[in-house]
Amino acid sequence: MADPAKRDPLEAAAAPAPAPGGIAARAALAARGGESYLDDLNPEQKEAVETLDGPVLVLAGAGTGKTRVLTTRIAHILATARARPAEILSVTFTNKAAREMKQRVGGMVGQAVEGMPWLGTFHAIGVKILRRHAELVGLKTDFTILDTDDQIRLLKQLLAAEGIDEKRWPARVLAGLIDHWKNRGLTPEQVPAGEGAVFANGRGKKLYAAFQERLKVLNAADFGDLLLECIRLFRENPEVLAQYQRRFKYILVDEYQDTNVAQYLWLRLIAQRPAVNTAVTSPRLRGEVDARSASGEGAPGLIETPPHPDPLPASGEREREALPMATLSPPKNICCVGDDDQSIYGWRGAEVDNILRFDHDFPGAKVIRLERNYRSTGHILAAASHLIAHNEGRLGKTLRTEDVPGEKVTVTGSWDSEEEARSVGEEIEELQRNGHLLDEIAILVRASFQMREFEDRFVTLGLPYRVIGGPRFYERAEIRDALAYLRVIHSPTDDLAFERIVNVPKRGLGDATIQLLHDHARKRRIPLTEAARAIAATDELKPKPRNSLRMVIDNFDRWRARKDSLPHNELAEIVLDESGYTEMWQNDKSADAAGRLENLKELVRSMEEFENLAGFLEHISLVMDTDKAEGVDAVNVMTLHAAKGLEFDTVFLPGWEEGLFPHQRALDEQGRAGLEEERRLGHVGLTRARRRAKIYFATNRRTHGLWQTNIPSRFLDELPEGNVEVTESKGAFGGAGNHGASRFDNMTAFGSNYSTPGWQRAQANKSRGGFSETGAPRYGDKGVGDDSLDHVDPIYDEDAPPGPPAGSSRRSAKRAGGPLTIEGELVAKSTGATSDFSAGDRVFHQKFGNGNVIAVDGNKLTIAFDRAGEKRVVDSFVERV
DNA sequence: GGGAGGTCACTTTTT
DNA sequence: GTGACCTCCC
Repeated sequence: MADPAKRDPLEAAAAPAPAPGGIAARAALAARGGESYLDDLNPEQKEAVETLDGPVLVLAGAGTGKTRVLTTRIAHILATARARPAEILSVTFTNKAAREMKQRVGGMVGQAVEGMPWLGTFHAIGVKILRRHAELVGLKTDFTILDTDDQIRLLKQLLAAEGIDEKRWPARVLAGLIDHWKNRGLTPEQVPAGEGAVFANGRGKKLYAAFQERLKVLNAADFGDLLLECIRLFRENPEVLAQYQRRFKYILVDEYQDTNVAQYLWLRLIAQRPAVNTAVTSPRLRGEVDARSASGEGAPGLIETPPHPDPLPASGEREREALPMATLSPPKNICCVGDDDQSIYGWRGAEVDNILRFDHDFPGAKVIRLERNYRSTGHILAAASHLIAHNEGRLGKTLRTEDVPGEKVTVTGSWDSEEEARSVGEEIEELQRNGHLLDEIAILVRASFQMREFEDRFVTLGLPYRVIGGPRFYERAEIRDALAYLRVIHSPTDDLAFERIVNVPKRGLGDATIQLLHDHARKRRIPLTEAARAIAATDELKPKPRNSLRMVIDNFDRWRARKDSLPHNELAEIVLDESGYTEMWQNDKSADAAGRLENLKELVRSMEEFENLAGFLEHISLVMDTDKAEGVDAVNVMTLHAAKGLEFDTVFLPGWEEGLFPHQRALDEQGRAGLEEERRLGHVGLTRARRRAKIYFATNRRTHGLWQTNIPSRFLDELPEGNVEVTESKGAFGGAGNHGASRFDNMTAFGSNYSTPGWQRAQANKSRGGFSETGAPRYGDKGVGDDSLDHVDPIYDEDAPPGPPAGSSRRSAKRAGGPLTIEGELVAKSTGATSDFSAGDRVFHQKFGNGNVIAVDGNKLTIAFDRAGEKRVVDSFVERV
């Protein structure tokens, strides 16, 4: 895309936008057919769109049309010709949000917009700015962006160089610390001494400094740097900053409650009016900056101490921090949209405080509340509002709806997590029978390990589902390897990439050889590829590794020579072939090898969409997600975090137990703040639902391989009585309901077994009071004193707590035939039962359609379905074609 | 240098 | 229970 910014670096001379409200503007408006896009807005939304001057904070509750306001606001700015697309800075957190906004603005304004060059994620915009002024922060324009993987590998090297035991002080912990500091806008010098000392006996700070130095040598930046270095750039080069301050006439920020300190500082710098309308720095600004750095810890010229690294800094400090904004100039046209009640990323550095004190930072800010909810029915909204009302630190909004009351929110207790999954499965099947789309159903869990139980259940039922989130495409090892090859071709100085693949596939270049290369490279201050070239020309290596190395170098030379004459996707194909990488996976006999090859193909395919290799690499380092085309109607399974911004007709919320939700760790580590964030998470979960919200809790759950008894979540007691209905678990067999299949179904054939470890553990727990202290009998807890203990199903769960016997999932195992043993594990894993299918078979599945068996594990098959992707399915559910 | 077995941890996750 | 990662031994 053409970068308009490049055309007019000091765009002050660009054609002025027509005066607001002037004749030209009105004419432009009339030409576009009036302000019809404003017609469908409610008064608050309209106000949020039309209040264009000065700072505006839009507090947009869940489902109140937040994205709509943002996009309409942009459309309005453009339609009234107050600014051109390139003069609007619009930041989001995720690529998805950016894409969506771009699309919607495009849809509204049509061809009039030649794209919005400054609409994107904080990081994408950060890189764009940084690349233009890279040399001012010690980088070159083509610096590489390191992902977490590279970052950790680099830190490992540093730790090794420092002689620090990586076992005791893991690189990933250090990576976490550094990330955290960067999120707070702290350069190494600014890290408070005490904090810098926590790692490796006081060496944390020093390691951070060393890491930054190393990054510069490698001409690389990690994600945090994309913002931090940008801030440094602005601080140290006021004329550069002024250029952007002048450029952006309007600033819009999405999800403001999720901004961290670094993002806040970045925004605040850009949102100030340029000190003077020339490239010369205003003495006033200078003075201000110097005074501030002198008052902080940093030396002049360094980034100032961030205003609020602590959750709740003293109010005096806050006001001091708010001063520059007020004293320097009237605040700019910045519009932040967010919802303090949906702030759920505190753990990764988000500062709810940013939104809570918006009007301190931007004096004279107009605060507009969007409280009319267009999504959920009355009961759901009431439940969500009532829950969140228990939080103290909030700005306060009262959501209202004009929708019908609808169904009450249900709360269902189940004996264990398996019954929970069974129960949810049954409800879903019932909804499906009544014509409910599976796409419109979501299961929102607190922690990803909860997903497994549901997946297992759905596989058994043959219920299509998709997991949202999870390991992403570009994070897979094979994709990273392939990218590393391309990175080395693109920039021969990319040491980390080179190191990653120099011995992948195995070429006999082990640690010893790599170490030699490293030493050589460090001594001469040259990149690894060059060191390799030099070493290969000497006899320092034994013939075998030397030849291998020679071969690698020759390969890269050859590929690089063809780089410009060949379409980059063809080049990629050649590289993967000639390097032996494809072959490596072809020879790999593990079950997922085929999938990896498929992923590589997909990677090559996706390259087509980019103009060149550089463009592609830039894209993937920033956009780590792929939009998987959906298409099959399927239940959505994801974490509560991943659900933010989405909505579904029916939402299942399992696992509302103390310890899991609210999560124990959140409570331990963050105390009250942690509890409030968990509660916001609950609020987010409930407000995802349009028509039905169904909460579950299980008395027993297996965590870390051990069964644990939990009490229902305190959040259940915080729901309003009148909007909630307590129901009986549909997945239960026996108990008060006693519906459906008999609990004795599976009994007689196998008898009970009192000698299994699970039984004995249960007894032990019982006598210790473990299982019996389950609390909240009103939710249908069947209790342990129940005679059903006698009927413990010994087949599946040697470790299961005593409880109602198995449901249909167990029967399906029985159907599989083969030697059933009483060792639960055997049946669960089905290692004993052998399937008469084998890899390569073409099969048909009722729900998933046709596919090929890739692997067989007992009676469970891994099948690559033509349309539904890879699934694990019990063999009795498929037939040969 | 590479496979096999032992040890460790384990909430959430974007860029 | 499980997977990732590291170490040990061939």
